[in-house]
Amino acid sequence: MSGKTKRDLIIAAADQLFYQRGFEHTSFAHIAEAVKISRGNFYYHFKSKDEILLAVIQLRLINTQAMLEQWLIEGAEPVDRIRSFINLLIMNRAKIKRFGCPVGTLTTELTKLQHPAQEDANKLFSLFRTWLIREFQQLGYSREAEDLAMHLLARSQGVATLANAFNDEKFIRSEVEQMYLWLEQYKQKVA
Amino acid sequence: MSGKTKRDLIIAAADQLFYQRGFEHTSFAHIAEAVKISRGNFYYHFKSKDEILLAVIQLRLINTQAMLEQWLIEGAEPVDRIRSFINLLIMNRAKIKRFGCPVGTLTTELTKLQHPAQEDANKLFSLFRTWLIREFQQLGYSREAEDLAMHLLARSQGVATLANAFNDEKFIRSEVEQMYLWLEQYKQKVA
DNA sequence: GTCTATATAATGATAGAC
DNA sequence: GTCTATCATTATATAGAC
Repeated sequence: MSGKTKRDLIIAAADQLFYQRGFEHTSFAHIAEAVKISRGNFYYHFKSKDEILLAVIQLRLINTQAMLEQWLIEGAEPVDRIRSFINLLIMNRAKIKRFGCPVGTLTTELTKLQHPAQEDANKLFSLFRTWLIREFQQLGYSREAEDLAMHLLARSQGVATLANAFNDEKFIRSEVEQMYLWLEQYKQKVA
Repeated sequence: MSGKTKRDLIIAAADQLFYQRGFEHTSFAHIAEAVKISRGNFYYHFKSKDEILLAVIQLRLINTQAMLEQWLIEGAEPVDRIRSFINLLIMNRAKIKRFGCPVGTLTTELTKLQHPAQEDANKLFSLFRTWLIREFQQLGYSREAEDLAMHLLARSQGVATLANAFNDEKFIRSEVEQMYLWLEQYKQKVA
């Protein structure tokens, strides 16, 4: 059934722990306990902790890419697709409340650590950004697409940060409603 | 001249380092080097690293409170005062680009660490929130004041996170302009 | 492949001389 | 008040048995 190698299991566990505890605050001991292997055995699968981080980012990139492609299939119109993005806040609201946004919190942490993997982590943001730009272009807002995409990304990030800080899930709903309304004004253009 | 005690100097150095490197990633060695004292000497001034963190938060609370009061003095109308808040993104744009928002990044980190000081750090957010609520109330939007305050806080947080991730200062300016425009629509109410 | 040591370095924290 | 050891713990990482 599941063709998951032990390496995959380690990456999956690290993925969760990096999200929940942060990268630096997660040790091999934590991951080892989650995967039920010994600490020493790690180095058969990975050369270093940084290598696990890169693998986690790679996994997230693949999963994100798949999700974005799925949204393209599901959403008939660009507005529907952009709504999928906004709705992600609702889908993940419980985890966002507890741990913030997985993309934003990781890039923020890696920035402070001046970690080399920062560039790779940023690709996660870029995936969303590029995807959103394309959708706003298809809406007919070629010139403003970049700004609109960044604006929406920033709104989501802010919502995640505050929902996490104030431990407030209702705030997510309220802001998502406003983002839907905001999106409405860009509905009518195009041919 | 400066009535700064050594304790104050330590707190000031920790304040900067916690902002630039994050709390966990900052060690006594880093602070010691900045203040030019030995590691051991710390424990004459503070019982633990957590105690330094609390002192840093306390300092930030006092400075923030003073800044908010200054804005009250400087701004003739509520709209002017709220503009002071928005303009903070411009004032601190260089540091925000490099290190993000000092309030948001600290609370996010402490959340992941499940650190007891998380509550205190949240008071920083609450200071801004309460202040903004009051200003929107004075604008005549008593019922919506809370939502508007949180909305503006979230917008700022999102802008800071993305400016940091994409290392983009121009984005701050562009979003600040939009926030000014957004504020305009709430200008006309009140008696 | 997985394990048990173990090396090595850094950290928060303590003891005691000056 | 400040210093120099020093301790205890934890972390990443390695070596080598099985």
